[in-house]
Amino acid sequence: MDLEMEMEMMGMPMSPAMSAAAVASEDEGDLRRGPWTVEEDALLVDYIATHGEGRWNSLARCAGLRRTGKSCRLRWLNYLRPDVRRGNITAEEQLLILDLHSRWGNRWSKIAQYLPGRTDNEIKNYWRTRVQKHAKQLRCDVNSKQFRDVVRHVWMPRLVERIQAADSSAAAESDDVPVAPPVMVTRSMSSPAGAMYHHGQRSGAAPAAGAQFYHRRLHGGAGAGETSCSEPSQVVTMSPDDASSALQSSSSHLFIASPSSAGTVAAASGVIDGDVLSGSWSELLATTTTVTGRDGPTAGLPDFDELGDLEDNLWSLEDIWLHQQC
DNA sequence: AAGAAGCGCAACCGCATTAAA
DNA sequence: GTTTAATGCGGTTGCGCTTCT
Repeated sequence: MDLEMEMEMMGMPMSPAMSAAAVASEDEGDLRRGPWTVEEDALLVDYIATHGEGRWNSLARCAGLRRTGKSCRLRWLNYLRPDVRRGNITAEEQLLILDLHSRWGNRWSKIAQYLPGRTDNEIKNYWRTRVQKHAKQLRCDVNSKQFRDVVRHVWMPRLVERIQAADSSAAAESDDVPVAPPVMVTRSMSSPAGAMYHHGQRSGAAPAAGAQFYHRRLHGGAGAGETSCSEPSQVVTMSPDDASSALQSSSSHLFIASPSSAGTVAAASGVIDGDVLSGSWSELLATTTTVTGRDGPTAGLPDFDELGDLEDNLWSLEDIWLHQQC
């Protein structure tokens, strides 16, 4: 049956844009492929706004789209969804991705659940383009122990330093209200509802509404207070007062009371503009800053044997925070 | 200025799982 | 219990843009 007739019979008159898209698609065969047009996006958004998502195959037909249901779903989830966040992956997000990937491997959709607004596709692309690029630069396999060590003992600590430095400089810029140095808090989570995000005094790094949203989840969201060693960490930067109250609500926090001394990092945005990694993996590991083991601060690499079962749980944010704590 | 190479991202493909008939 | 369709997920590809030579 003709699409236009079918839609009219269903009580859904076609808009001019819909008709144009339908006509254009007819010239190209039964199903369109490739990049989506503005008209197709509008059709999909309008239809979902009216009828909701789901039942993608029938949705594609009824919306007047000559696309497969899978294609419509993908377009909506990865691009058109209103809460999708695009653009730079923040340092906090990078840290969380590295942490979660060490636990779950290429479980992109699961990892994405802990980064609200980020899609599994975006995280997957980030991993393939950025992380694997670093592995290539270091001339080692992304799954090798050498690279995992670099990530754990160099990359992640440097991200932590950048986050802390960004918070420090942001706090210094705010001269209206005296602000105590931020502290870093990690908390084990048992559900995506407790997803990590940064909350602090700095501005511009994330949408304000988003920060408030995550803050709500931190203090009162589902899963708060539940602990599990296999669950990812929550990284939050907050004032000592907030951290204190948060600590009272849960016993599963790890604190770093003093910001990192790595004050040379000027960027206050939390977004990593340049590489934190350069040189060979052995050079990087050799330049690792002082770390703290059970016997106190030591220069160079930590005692890997003290870090638990590296095969089952390569490393975690808790480890990083603990080793940053000097 | 032009071509090559590299990079980032959107989209597709194939398989596995789940739900419905 | 079986079959079929729909959905979800991870891997891969292709295109456009930028940078390099």
